[in-house]
Amino acid sequence: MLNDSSKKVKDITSMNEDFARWYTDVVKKAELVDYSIVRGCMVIRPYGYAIWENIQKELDRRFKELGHENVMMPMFIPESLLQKEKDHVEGFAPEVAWVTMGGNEKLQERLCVRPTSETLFCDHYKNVIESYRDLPKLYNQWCSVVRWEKTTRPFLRSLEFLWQEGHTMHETAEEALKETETMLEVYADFFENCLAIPVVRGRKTDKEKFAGAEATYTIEAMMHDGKALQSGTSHYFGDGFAKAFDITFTGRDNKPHFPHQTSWGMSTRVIGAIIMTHGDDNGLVLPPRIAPTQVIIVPVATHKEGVIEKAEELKARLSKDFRVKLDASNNSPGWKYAEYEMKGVPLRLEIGPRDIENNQCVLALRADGSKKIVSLDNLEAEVENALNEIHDILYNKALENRKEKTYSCNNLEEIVKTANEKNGFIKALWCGELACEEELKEKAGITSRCIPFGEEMEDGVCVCCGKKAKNLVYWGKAY
RNA sequence: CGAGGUGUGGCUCAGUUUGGUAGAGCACUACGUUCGGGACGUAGGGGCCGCAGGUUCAAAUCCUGUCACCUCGACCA
Repeated sequence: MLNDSSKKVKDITSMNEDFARWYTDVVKKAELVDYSIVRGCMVIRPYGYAIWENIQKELDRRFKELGHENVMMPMFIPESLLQKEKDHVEGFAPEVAWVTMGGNEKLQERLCVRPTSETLFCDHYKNVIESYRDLPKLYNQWCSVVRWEKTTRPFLRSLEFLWQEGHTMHETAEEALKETETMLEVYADFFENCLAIPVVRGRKTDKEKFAGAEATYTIEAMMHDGKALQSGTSHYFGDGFAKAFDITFTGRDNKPHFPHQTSWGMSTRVIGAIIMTHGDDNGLVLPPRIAPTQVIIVPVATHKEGVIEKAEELKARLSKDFRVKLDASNNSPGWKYAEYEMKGVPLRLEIGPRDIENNQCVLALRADGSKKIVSLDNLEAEVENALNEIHDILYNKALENRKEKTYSCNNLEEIVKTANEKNGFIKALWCGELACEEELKEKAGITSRCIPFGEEMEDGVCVCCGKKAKNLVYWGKAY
């Protein structure tokens, strides 16, 4: 096996030098987005959108397998509707965009451009839910939403972004809670098995939970620089919205009941997670299962007889099972190597006169820069294996990074020192009081990421106030 | 919202101090030669110097205003 992963792509700032700059360089150079004429909004270019389409395809399939149906709600919410649930409107009001004019006429009631659609779904559910026989309602919509953020970054935080939002109604609290957990696990599984990004599953503290929710579950991923990215959330609402919107159904006991509700969402932010988890100094590194192009075929010495033909033949063969592209342009092989590395294509197939003579080709893995020579006889199997290997390499690298940057702290002094010196997850016990969360934010600059599921908590005291601890919490700096 | 910075071909920038015919590299187009880690030659195309006023014989350059974007902070699912 050959290895020349040290080669550098020009024009990308090194990660260690300036991570934020590196991120912007990658996003631009890999042609994922263009800045738009509207402040804080982005043009998602074909290559970036193709990644989103693959993400959609994978998630949508999983949703539908669990019985969810896609719908489309309006993009406008009348002010009176938004205001029906108190916590909800308080959480979102500071960052909504308002439509006040229709043509030349001032509107009687201003309309907000949806920042999320709980209120619209509730208003609709009120009309279509009458009996327990109408439940559960398992709806999802793919759309864009608008949140008037002050600071924006491509994919991570923009004024308008694409996402999906699932909204479900259930007969019982248990059923709704189960749905909340199920969908969190769908997200977690998608991250780990499709995106090769390990996540911590857990529950948000009251301070960090969704406006109007009883409980918010989250998956938290760690980026290469040690910062956390909240990557998908699943909320349990109980019957709070149902009461506010007066949604009732006739139960099996022939009496009126309030249904129990959930919502869950994942956005184009996951593309930011992919970039910052797997990317390196040569640019983007895409996990094979969502890469728009999984295999790039680079013919060498295209002027020599038979090379292009052979490359075309391999493309036709592989296209049956994989997403394959052939670059037969006049650019030099070296240029092409660098180009597709920058764009994160997982696997490069080199084919030249020497290979053709020996009935072989070269496979180069973007994930670790390794190269291997394989026979053309069982190429399909070789490619399949290589793509799976790449997935595992990426997942394990990300997991290693997370392990390396996860710390444990037992007292205030320790946690402040760790947070000041390092980026990463800090595991520490917490008493459950808001005051301690706020103190840690102020003194250490960290927020609670989640109370993890499935991790044993030993008896101990709150890292901040020293009183008896209630929960183990992952803390960190977040995007 | 606070502090700092930047606006000149598609991109990165020089030119502004000291006003005097708008430049470079990359990218792009055509043709030819090349091809196992960002090839080369020849010939081309492309700019109301962010916008609006002002000073001047003359403004990318000086003055006033304004807009946009970037970085950091504050805010923030």
